[in-house]
Parts: sequence; C-alpha cells; structure tokens
Amino acid sequence: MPKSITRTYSRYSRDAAALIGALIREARNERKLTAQELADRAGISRGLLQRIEKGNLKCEIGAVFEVATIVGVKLFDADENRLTQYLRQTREKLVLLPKSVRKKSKVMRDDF
Amino acid sequence: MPKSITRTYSRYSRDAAALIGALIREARNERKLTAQELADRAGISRGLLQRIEKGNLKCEIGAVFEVATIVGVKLFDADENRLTQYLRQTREKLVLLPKSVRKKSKVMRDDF
DNA sequence: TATCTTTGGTTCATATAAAGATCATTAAGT
DNA sequence: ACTTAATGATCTTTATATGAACCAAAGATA
Repeated sequence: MPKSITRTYSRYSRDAAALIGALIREARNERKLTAQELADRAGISRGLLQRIEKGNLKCEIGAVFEVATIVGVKLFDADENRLTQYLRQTREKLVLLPKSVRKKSKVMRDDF
Repeated sequence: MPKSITRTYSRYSRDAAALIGALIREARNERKLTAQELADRAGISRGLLQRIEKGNLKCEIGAVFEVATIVGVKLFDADENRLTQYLRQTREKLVLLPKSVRKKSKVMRDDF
C-alpha cells in the first residue's frame, strides 16, 4: 500500500456497513452476549468487534461476515439455501461467459 | 496484529464472499468494464479487485462494498430506500435499548 | 452508596493487506 | 495468422489493520 491511500467511500457503502454493524449489535444484545464473548467466538479482538459494530469500512470482510453469521444476521437477507443455489447458478453461468472484455477496437462509429 | 492469527471462516461466510465476488465479476462483464477500469473507478488496484472477485475474505469491506456499488450489485438484495429506512429505524431502536448486557448475576435459580 | 461489569477510547508493536511492477497466458479483433 | 489487449499470477515494498494492554466512564446489581 504505497503512497498513502485515502479512500473515498460512497454513501451507499457507508450506509451498508453501518446497517450491518447496527444489526450485529442489536442481535448481540438480543442474545445477551457481551462484546468480549462474541469477539472470542468469532476469533477476533474486542476492539475489532467495536469497529465492526460502528460500521467502520476498514475491516476485513471475513471478520464482519463471521460475526454476522454467529449472531444470525443474514447477508442478502435471503434464506441460506438461495445463497448457495445462486452461487452454483452463477458459477455455471460464468464458465459460459467470455473471460475477458474488450472494447470495440479503436474508434467505432456508432453515431447513426 | 501480533502472534500470527490464522482465522477460520464458516462455510456461510465463504459462500457469501464467493457469491459477492461472482456477482461483481458478472456485472462487470455485462457492463463491458475491464478489471483495470473498474479498479480505477473504485480507487483500488487491479490485484485487489482480482481477490475480491475470487471471494477472498481478507479484503477490507469498504473496498468490496465500493466495487459492488459501482457495478450495481445490491447488498441485502433490497432496494436502497429500504436500506436507509431500516438503518434509521435500527438507530432509533438502539438508543432505547440498554447499552450493556449483563449476566443474571452469579448463579440464578431458573430451574422451576 | 458501593461494587462489579461492560463498554468506549486510547496507545503501541507487528503481522499483513494492498499497491505497483513484471511476466506468461489467453482471447478478442483485424 | 498476427496483433493487441485483458487476465492471472508472483514478487517486493510499504502503509495500516489488528491484537493486546491500558484507563475512564457508564451501567447494572445489591
């Protein structure tokens, strides 16, 4: 990560992360779990869990998903079956798709 | 990050990441964007985009969300309005909830 | 009120994710 | 077939996210 990158995030991304974080915190309280307990179960530190619940965008997605899974926050708010089904479908579809994209060569007249 | 952490991920987390990655790649191809172009738009490197599309769990969630947003992959497969609405509702609910969880003190007889 | 627990911020050391560059392979366009 | 471009993969360097150990503040229980 050279040259000190300062990322800019869209509002949608920020809202999505904040939503997941809020849902996790809510679910954790409903299940009467302390932050430390949930962090232990997920194999992460309490500090990281705090940042996740705050909707911090600079957390590794694996940690967020893991915590969400443990407390039962469904990603895609769809049932789990659909997820794996869709995953299989998508994989099948992908092998049929071209592997690389290509521009219409140099300059193409499409103005008529 | 001391003591070399090797995380374990649940199947659900792995599938979810793989699904997002596959959807991103599919959407990128549909929009005729090269990996470099999408990476540039998201402000990330092409290498990172590759890992995201492969479903690598060790990517920062902000980068994943940003890319997904750009190519139009909806998280929670809900419309954006519902996301922000739900976010507001959740935030309102949160202030009403107790801020800390507590075990039922030492040993509580709940066996009657 | 006093005590114990949980949470919220720090700070610091270090493991590591990300950028950037390079190269081989694959595939699209001519 | 040839050319050009996109992808896949690997390597090195560097910025930084994470874990750990703090402390203070808030909250629950008695």
